[in-house]
Amino acid sequence: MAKRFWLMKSDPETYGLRHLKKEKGQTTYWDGVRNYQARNFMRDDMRVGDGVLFYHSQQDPPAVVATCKITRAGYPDPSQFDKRSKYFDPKSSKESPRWYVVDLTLDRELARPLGLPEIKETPGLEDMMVARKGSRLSIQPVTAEEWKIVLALGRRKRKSS
DNA sequence: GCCAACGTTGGC
DNA sequence: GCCAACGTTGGC
Repeated sequence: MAKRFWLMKSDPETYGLRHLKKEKGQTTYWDGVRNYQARNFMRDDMRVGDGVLFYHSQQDPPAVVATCKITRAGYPDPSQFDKRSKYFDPKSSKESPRWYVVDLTLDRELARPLGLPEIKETPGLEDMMVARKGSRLSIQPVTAEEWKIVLALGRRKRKSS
């Protein structure tokens, strides 16, 4: 299957690039997703080697800050079974887990954050889901074309005027 | 901090 | 199965 591309959102105060950089092997599992559409992407569609745009929400401006790679495909989210976790789900069971995670490894930090306003005004990126009003989905598919444009923009510092 | 968008829950 | 109430996300 062809390599796919994704965008994954996180509030940098809760879990941001600075956290990911400190992880062993700069790898983490993406726990806590409790939305079925996002769950389905992780469980059914994401494959090892897929590219991920790491996006910081809840900051000004929100921005893509790094690229990552999927290093393990979907498996049950351990936090759903942990009574002490805020992600504990009493309705889930090990026999039929409700929530899934993938493993994510940092690929490279962008030379500069690519902010949401710039995404919205860049030709070729205006149809990205993240650019649309009211788009709350925390995992979104990205096209190969969009991926290329984002990387080209994030690869170098913005020209100063 | 506000609030629009939108997903989920639960009574009927 | 409808839909009002409610809770959360996330840009601004």
